[in-house]
Amino acid sequence: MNKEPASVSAYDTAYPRIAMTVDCIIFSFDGNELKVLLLHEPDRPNDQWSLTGKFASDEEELDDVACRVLQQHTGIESAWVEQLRTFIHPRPAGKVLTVAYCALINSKDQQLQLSGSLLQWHSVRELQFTEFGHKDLVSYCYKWLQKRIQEHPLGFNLLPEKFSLREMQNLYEAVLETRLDRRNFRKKFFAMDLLVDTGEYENDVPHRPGKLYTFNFRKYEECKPNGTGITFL
Amino acid sequence: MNKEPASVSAYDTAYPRIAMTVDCIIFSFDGNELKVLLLHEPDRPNDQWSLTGKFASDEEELDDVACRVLQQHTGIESAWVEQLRTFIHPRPAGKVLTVAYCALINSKDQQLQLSGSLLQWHSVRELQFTEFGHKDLVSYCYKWLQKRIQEHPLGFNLLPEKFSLREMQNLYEAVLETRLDRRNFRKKFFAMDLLVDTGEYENDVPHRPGKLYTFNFRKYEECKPNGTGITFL
DNA sequence: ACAAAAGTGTTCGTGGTACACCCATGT
DNA sequence: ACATGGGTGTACCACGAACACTTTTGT
Repeated sequence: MNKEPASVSAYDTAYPRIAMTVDCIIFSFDGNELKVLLLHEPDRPNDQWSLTGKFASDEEELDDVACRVLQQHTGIESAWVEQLRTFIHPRPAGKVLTVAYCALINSKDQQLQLSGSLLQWHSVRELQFTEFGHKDLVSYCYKWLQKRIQEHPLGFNLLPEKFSLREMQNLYEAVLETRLDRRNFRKKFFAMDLLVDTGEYENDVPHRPGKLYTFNFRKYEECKPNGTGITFL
Repeated sequence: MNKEPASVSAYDTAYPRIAMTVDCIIFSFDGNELKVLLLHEPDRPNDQWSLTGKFASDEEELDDVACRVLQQHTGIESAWVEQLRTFIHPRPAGKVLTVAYCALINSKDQQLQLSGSLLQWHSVRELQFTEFGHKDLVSYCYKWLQKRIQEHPLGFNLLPEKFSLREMQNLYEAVLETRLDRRNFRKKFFAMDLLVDTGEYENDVPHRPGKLYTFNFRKYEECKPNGTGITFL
């Protein structure tokens, strides 16, 4: 934070002013695959997909802008949202500073608000083989999420309020692109002691129904910080 | 990324333009304590310390701006620098978007360039008990560093090119504010197999000199990514 | 009856933690 | 000789990984 000019009027002109967008990389899980929400502008060429986002001023907190982007496109009022990274992005009309956010929602409880543009869920796996403008950013965010979801129980944000352990495991297997042992997975989650047994069971399943759990957000908030032993990757 | 106006001239006025700074939280280690570099403007009240930083345009990569901030204040041409977080910061002359960076340098090899303003190293421990403008940001960055340094061997960036294991352990103990077992610490670092024995020894020490090592940056770059097992904090 | 997934314990190996003695150097 | 930190190995414990059978429900 360097010297500032003496007067406000000088300030207006002394420093460059730039345009800024807040973009959201919105993930959801359909039971099989991790999906990311992309939009297609009607006046653009086909198969040109971009992220949801909006231009912003300095009058609003960045987190609030990100929530508003999410709200406008999905109708969701509150969700897990976290700032990812900021970078300068060349655009047709000039360079823009973009603050990227990652959002996790559960798509089942919500309806997309289409709002003129075409919104569509895309498989994250498939996007690896597609070229599009924000491919690198989505990949970056996906890797970040893979790491983050192993350090914090974020998976709950991608599931309905009540979920079975099978759904949870499918989610982790999809996000981490691996297979996990069912017994060890259960053991781990029960040991965390953040699951609340609702007493209810799945229905609509063509086999023995599993128990439904909810996530104890309050308890999680209380017992976050630890971390003593040095452990490199 | 929403619709853009049809013409570039419309673009100039259609979206708000804001001022941006890139600020660096610069850490070093003096052998005992973790320090952070703060500057004091001559025309400000006493004991008003702020971070190093500069206003920036959209013409330069953010990482490059951060490096230039570092270079201007410390004379260091290349160092470990990582983007931390972006936020909107109220200033006397209006709101400013600030992109915060964390930098790690070893102060022994370098001389500070004082450049008119007063630059001074401050103990991170002591700052916990001081009120100043960027206190929260420094605390945030410090916590972030504590976590980051346990996942990646970043400590090397705070030490001279050749260092003893004692120096390294002092560093980790200072950053993590804890005591570590010497034998286990050595075992861990040797197991990583990223230390290169230089064959040289400390001098200037009033006791048996320790071996000096260098860090194998190349090997580290090659073997970064792993991470399979789910492990919450 | 059959298919499909739910639910449940034990063993083994790895890796972290705790701990004490002799060695090399400078004063 | 003495003080100071350098250098080394072993035993215990916790946690993650591997692994198979019985139970419940729907068709």
